[in-house]
Amino acid sequence: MPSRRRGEELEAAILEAAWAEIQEHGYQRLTIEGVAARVQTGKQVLYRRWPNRVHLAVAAIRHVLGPLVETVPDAGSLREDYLTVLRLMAGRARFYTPELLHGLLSEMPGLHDFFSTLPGFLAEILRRAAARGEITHADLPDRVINLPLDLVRYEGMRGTRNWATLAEVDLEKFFAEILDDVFLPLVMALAGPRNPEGRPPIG
Amino acid sequence: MPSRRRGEELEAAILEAAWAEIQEHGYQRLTIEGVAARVQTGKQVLYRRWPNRVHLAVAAIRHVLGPLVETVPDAGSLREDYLTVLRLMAGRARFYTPELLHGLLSEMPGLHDFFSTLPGFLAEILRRAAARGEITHADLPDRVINLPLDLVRYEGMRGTRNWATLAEVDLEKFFAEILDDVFLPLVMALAGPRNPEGRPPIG
DNA sequence: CCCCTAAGAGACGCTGCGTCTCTAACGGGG
DNA sequence: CCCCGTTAGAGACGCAGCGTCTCTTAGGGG
Repeated sequence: MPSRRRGEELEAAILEAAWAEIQEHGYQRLTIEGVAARVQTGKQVLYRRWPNRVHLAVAAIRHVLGPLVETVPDAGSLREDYLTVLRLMAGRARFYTPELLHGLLSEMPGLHDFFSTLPGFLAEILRRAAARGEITHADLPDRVINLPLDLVRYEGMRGTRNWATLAEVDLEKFFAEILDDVFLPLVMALAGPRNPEGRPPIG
Repeated sequence: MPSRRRGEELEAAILEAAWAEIQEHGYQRLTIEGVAARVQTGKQVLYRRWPNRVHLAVAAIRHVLGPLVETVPDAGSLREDYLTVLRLMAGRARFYTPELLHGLLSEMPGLHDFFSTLPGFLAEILRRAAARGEITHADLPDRVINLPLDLVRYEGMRGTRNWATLAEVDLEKFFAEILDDVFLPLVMALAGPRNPEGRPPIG
C-alpha cells in the first residue's frame, strides 16, 4: 500500500518539514521527533543523515533558500551596488529570525562563518568604483569593506525584530542610514577623490 | 546539624553556583538540577525565585559582574574617551562567551536591550569633544555614535572567539582598528573642523 | 525474480523539566 | 524563652525529547 520515498525525494520532504516546523514553532521548539512525525518516517532516517538538530536546521535552510548569490551586476555606482547587496541580504534575512540565528549560533559557534562574508564580490564592487573614478583606490581595510553587511547582520540579531516584519519603506530607510550616514562618508574620507592620499582628513 | 541558609546568603550561594556552572560547562549545559545539587538545596528553592534558567543566568551575571558603569572620566580627547569605554566593555565582555550570549538571546530575545546602549555617557563624550573643538557639533546620528560599541558587541558574538582568550595586545589592536579605521575618520567626515557644515565631503 | 539495503515504526533507558509533597530548621512575635 | 508560621532541603512524579536499538517489509539494482 504505502509507496516508500527514497533518496532525493525523501530528503527533500524531510528538509521541507523541518523548515515548516521552524517557521511554525520557532527553532527552540524544533524537535527531531516532531519532524519525523510530520514526514511520517522513523527517527533513524533523520539520524542517518544529520547528527543533530543544528545540522538538520542548517540543511533545511540551505535547501529552501538555495545557494548564495555569486555575483552582483553593475548597478552604475558604489552606492547602488552596495544597495543591491544589502537588498539581497535582506531578502534572505527575511527568513532568519533573531531567535533562529541565536539558537543556531549558540549550539554551533563555528557556524557564524556561514553567514559571514563573501569577500569576493565586495572587492569587485570596490574595484568597479575605483575604475569609475568614484574612489581613488579599492584597497580599504576589510573592516570598512564589510561594515555595511556587518551592521545588517548585527541588526538582524537585535531584539525581537524580524526582517519579515519590516515594511519595504523601513528597510530602505535603514539601508540609506547605513550607506549615507556611515559607509559612504567613511569611504570618501578614506579614499575620496578630494583626498587622494587615502588618509583621513584629520590625523 | 545542618545550619540552613536563608535570604541573602542563600541567594548569593545559588547565584555563585549558577555562575560556576556556566563557566565550567557553558550555558547550554546549565541546568536547574545541576545548580540545585551544587548548592545542596531543593529545586523548588530556585523555582521560587526565578522562572527558568535564562532568568537565573541573567541574575547570576548581574550578581557577579555588579552594576554597569555610570560615567566616563574625561581622558582628554575623543579618541581616549571612547577607548576608555571600549576597554570597560571588554573588561565585562571578558565573561561573555559567544555561546553564553547566543544562548541567552535565543531564549529571551528582549534581553538584547540589557547589553545595548547607555546613550548617556556617549553623548557626554561627544559634547566634551565639541567643547574642546575637536569636532564642530555633537549631534551625530545615533548609529554613528554607537558604532564602536556595536562593532565590539558584534565581534563578541562572532565565531568561537572569546574576549578572555584575546591577549591585551590584540584587544588594543582591535580597538585601534575600530577607532582609527572606522569611527574617527567617519566622525571627522561628518563633523570635523575642516568640514564645518557637517556634511560628507562627497554627495 | 531475488536479495540486500534502507524506510517506516516504535520500544527503550536516560536526562532534565516543572510541580508537588513532606519534614524539620529557623527566627520573629509574643 | 517558647511557639508557630514560613520556607529550606530533599526527593518523587509524570512528561517531553534525546539518541540507540530492533524489527518488518518495500522496492530497486543486478
